Amino acid sequence: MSPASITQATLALGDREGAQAMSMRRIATELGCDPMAIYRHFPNREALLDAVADAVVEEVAVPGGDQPWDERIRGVLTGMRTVALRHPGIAGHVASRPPLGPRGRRVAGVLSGALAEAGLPPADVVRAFQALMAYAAAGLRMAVDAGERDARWQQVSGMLDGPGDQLPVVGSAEQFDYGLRLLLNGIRLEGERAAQAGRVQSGQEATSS
Amino acid sequence: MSPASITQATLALGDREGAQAMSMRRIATELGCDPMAIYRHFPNREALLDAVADAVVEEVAVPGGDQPWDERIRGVLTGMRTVALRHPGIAGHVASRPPLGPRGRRVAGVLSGALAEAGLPPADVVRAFQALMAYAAAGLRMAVDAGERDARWQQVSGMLDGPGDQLPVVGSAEQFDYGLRLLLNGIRLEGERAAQAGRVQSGQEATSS
DNA sequence: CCGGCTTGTCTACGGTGTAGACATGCGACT
DNA sequence: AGTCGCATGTCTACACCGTAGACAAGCCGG
Repeated sequence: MSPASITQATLALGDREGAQAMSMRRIATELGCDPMAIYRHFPNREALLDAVADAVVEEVAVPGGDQPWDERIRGVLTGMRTVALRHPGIAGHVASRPPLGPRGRRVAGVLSGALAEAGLPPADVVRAFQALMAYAAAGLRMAVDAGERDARWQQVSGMLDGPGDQLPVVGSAEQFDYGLRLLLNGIRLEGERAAQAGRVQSGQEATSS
Repeated sequence: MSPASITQATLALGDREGAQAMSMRRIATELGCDPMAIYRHFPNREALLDAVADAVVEEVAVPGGDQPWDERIRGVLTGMRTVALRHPGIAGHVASRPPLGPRGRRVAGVLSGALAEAGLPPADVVRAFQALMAYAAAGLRMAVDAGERDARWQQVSGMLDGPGDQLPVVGSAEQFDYGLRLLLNGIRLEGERAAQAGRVQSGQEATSS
């Protein structure tokens, strides 16, 4: 009866019976112990769910540093998405939590490195990082809620004027990739602009307006 | 005792005492009636919260059609953000719900029109629309959780290599605007690309690769 | 041997959403 | 005018929830 085993059992339970099954009482019956026993290893339910989310993030395969920066970003984000969707019961929690577990900061490192390589100044690295995480979390949440709420998003999509009725499923990977491409294009442009400004400042060339 | 009055009371309660105060029992005491009376006007709690979210969205001021498309998008999204943050107790619910109330589809219309004007083909309009909504929702959620969870995001931000320690507050408007700029730049680029492709297809000019 | 500390157990409290039976009043139809 | 139906509000009850606090069993160093 260790933190790890509790985390594991919670993850299994969530995978099997959905997010809302991960209550202290249900987890305890899954473990075959008293609900209060869990509080000897975790201060509260939130902490336990943090640990479960981090355990899921651990499965993410981080792309190697040989790939270009945009591919690295795409890789790690779709990796997070894939892994999270492998555990639909937990994905909502993964999405709603900052990646600050020991495993989470691995992906944070990859993202921040790639953004720096894209040419963003350090302050913008943090901003873009948060924007990417926000988008990934929201996309994940959309995909998770798809089952229950997708009908409603379909409703609002069909409401837009175009023919886009049944074309794009809401939380789909295709949808996610499209938004990610928008962000990456925006980041690339921002990076090039910063590089140009740097060049101007250092006097190599000067292009007006 | 109408749906409207219940919605109003719920909103007031949420504004005054936070999101988690909006339980059926608390709402009932706010109204001075029995909890079960509410179920005569709403099928369940979720439906009531939908109505509250829509009531909030109603306050959004949609920008006029005279502005350029990117300004319109920026306007309606920051409008949603501003209005939602005016009701911090409800903002989380607004963020987590598709805008399909009667008021919500107003903003959906503005967004879809602006995206079409940006040059996106209809299928991409729906995709970009969802990407924008996802980002807005995530940004909103970050801002809402700021109080409770901001310390943790600060933690992960300070963990990135740069000097970006206390520079950008997490759910801040500045942070939100930055990510929105990334998306808008991406959309602009996509629109120009589509326009160029259209021109090529119609035979006006042909630029290879 | 014994005191303390870790770990698990038990009970209990105050909360939750809502199903189902009951009361009440108003409007329409015979 | 009488009566029926229906909409609305009330009450009780159920099955949960997270967790505070007191208690028991075992291990371990002094």
